[in-house]
Amino acid sequence: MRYLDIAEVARQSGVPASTLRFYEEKGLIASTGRRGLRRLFEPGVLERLALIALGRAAGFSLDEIARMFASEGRPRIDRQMLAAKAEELDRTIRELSAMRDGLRHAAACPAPSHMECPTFRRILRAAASGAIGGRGKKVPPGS
Amino acid sequence: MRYLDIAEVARQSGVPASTLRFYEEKGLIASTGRRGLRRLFEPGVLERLALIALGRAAGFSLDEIARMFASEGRPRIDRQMLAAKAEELDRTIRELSAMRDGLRHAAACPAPSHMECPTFRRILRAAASGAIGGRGKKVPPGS
DNA sequence: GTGCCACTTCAAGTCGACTTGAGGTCAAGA
DNA sequence: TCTTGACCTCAAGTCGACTTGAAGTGGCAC
Repeated sequence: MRYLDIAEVARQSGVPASTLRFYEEKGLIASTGRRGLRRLFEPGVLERLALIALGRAAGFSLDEIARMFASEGRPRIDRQMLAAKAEELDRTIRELSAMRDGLRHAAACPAPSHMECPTFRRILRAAASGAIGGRGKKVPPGS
Repeated sequence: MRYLDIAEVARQSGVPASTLRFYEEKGLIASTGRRGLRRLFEPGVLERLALIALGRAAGFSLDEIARMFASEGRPRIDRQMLAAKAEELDRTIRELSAMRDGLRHAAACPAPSHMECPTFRRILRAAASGAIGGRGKKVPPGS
């Protein structure tokens, strides 16, 4: 069984068939040929999909990922880009840590109202001043 | 100057007027009255906006935030909800930290191709198995 | 040979958080 | 008084990453 059909790829990768078609349309993956109408994929597409999942998890957009794959066959991943993304993640992590600590405090704070808690007011000021960036929403569960 | 007009609120909070109207429509903030057509806001709206910014930064959706404000005037912030969100953040932080370390390694890795680097392949497997959740996109800069 | 149904295409819809645009109103300064 | 332009409303558009739906096709088990 050299080639995989879309259902098999979906099964092995956990990526829905609709998404696989979408990815192909976007140039993120390629089907090798067709059996009739049906796409056939080489097993290597699974590694490609893992790479895409990794990129997404690291915060890259599909377009950025497509650009990494762009030049040639082997993913040309720019080390500088990786380092930059690591930096960005690090900043995010620091913000989130502060937020987590603030939330923990607020959850445990004995002040009758949060508004009377100095710690809460401090985080509040940080949020108001934009010191803390938003994070957008998570990818829906199961994706 | 007891009341603030929308431009003043925008200036002091950094939140665009269009967003303030949007928030009012969603019930997140309220204008006290009108001078002609124009909304007038009490200064307290600024604290409200800070609270909203905080909630957003912590990862709450506008609807969730609205629900916290819902019951009465004083924000009724459920301590359990805060603790839960803190937990969630903590999970995210751990994932992001792993990802950051992985990216750092990949950026510095001497292997000719990332595919030949065991560390890279390990993260890749983690991403493929869905052990690492996506993060959605950041709120656009300046928001 | 034939029927089923997994696959196909293409367009449109979804979700959240806003922004933008068209067309209208009106408070205030000249 | 007149003009200006900041404000108003309401509908529609945007963005990214997909999903959904309708209508069609054809591989394969029987």
